[in-house]
Amino acid sequence: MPSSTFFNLPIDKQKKIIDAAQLEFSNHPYSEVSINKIIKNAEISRGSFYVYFADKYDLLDYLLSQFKNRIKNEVKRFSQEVNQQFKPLIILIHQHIFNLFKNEDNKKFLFNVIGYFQTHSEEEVLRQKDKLNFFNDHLELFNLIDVTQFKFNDKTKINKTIDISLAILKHVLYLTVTNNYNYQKSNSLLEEYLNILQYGYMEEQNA
Amino acid sequence: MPSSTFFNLPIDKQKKIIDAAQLEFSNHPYSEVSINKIIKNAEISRGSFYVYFADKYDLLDYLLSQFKNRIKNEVKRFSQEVNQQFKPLIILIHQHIFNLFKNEDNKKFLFNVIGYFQTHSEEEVLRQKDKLNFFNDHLELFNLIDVTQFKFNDKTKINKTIDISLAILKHVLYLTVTNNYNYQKSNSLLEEYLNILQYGYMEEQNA
DNA sequence: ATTGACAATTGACACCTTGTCATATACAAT
DNA sequence: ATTGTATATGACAAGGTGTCAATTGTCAAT
Repeated sequence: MPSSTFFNLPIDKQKKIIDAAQLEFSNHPYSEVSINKIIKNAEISRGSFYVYFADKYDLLDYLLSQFKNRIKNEVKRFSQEVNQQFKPLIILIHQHIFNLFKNEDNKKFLFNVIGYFQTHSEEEVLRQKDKLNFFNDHLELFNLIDVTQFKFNDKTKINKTIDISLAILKHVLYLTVTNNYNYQKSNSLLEEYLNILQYGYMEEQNA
Repeated sequence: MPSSTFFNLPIDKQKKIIDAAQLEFSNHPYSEVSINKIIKNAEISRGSFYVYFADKYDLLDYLLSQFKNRIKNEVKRFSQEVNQQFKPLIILIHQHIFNLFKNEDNKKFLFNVIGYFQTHSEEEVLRQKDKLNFFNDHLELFNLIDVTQFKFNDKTKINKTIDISLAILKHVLYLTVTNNYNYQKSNSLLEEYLNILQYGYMEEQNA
């Protein structure tokens, strides 16, 4: 979390810093993001930066939290659009994220959201817990869907189904990015995955 | 890939370097891994390091590839143990990885394998493509399972089912690590997820 | 207007990084 | 012994981070 000093800053100045940070994070992997470059672009001093943010990680955390909130609000709208239907909601979320990819700046930044393997110590993982749970904990889809469409009405089971769907979404986004799929390809891939989840891969035993 | 110079080194010296690297990667996030510490522990000069490896990333890549090969071979054994049955194989892989977690050194290092969100530029993602696909491309489970247990016999559909299962496995491992679950908890979680995937979340329409 | 108290800003500083390269060394083959 | 080739070295340039004593800005109270 940025310090209160940061939030006391005039909005223009805040924005200038965030823009500079977003630019830098868009063009460099985390380990190569240079605070020097950011403060140069934002025209603030080294000392000020460290009053506003604890470190580079704190800054990234803030950027991501802004992004999360934006998506979360949009997902609320979507759930109404599709009458709380589960699969269509996931597909709409996918479409929305895909559209964000069209903006070059977002595209680069969005690699955060897709996420992939990286080396970290245990402390680092725990520190990042909040960030990691982005898809799973922060979207809170359970309250946005009609639960009667599931064949079980156990809340934990429904939540697990949501977890799997979001894991699938993440996987599809990852494939899309690395193979540069277009929307049609990406979407049909997602639907194929979701179809398998919907009816399972094995015949139910009616003994 | 390390240079041929590295592979020409006496095995003892290679091992000393790899051990020092593994230690460092186990105790620090990628961005904080210090080559200085590694060469100090391995008792080689700065110059030598850069003859052996292109950079820090090249080193990590090599460490991971070794790890991958180890798991891959073990998975082959497992598939025989469980008569090529799909779900039991996934559960056995999970058990195996969980056991690796008991070794403190492996535990820390294994965070690579679980993977999570991190900021990277597009170039970086492409560079890491090989590393990223670890679970999905490198285990090549299709050839290790009995395909008659699926209700469809379309190869791409079976492969997608495998993808989903591995995404679930990854998710469970992530939850296990961040919440410090014991094996029983972790395993039952995995089975619950896999059960949903097995029979789906919706009743099949027999119109 | 001036004061005083507190908030915000600054940049030099100490201490760390990485990747390079000219030089030194080892050692095998002639 | 000499030559050639592979390997090893560490000082160096260039750049990074986080800190802190000193400075400047702001604004309410006098």
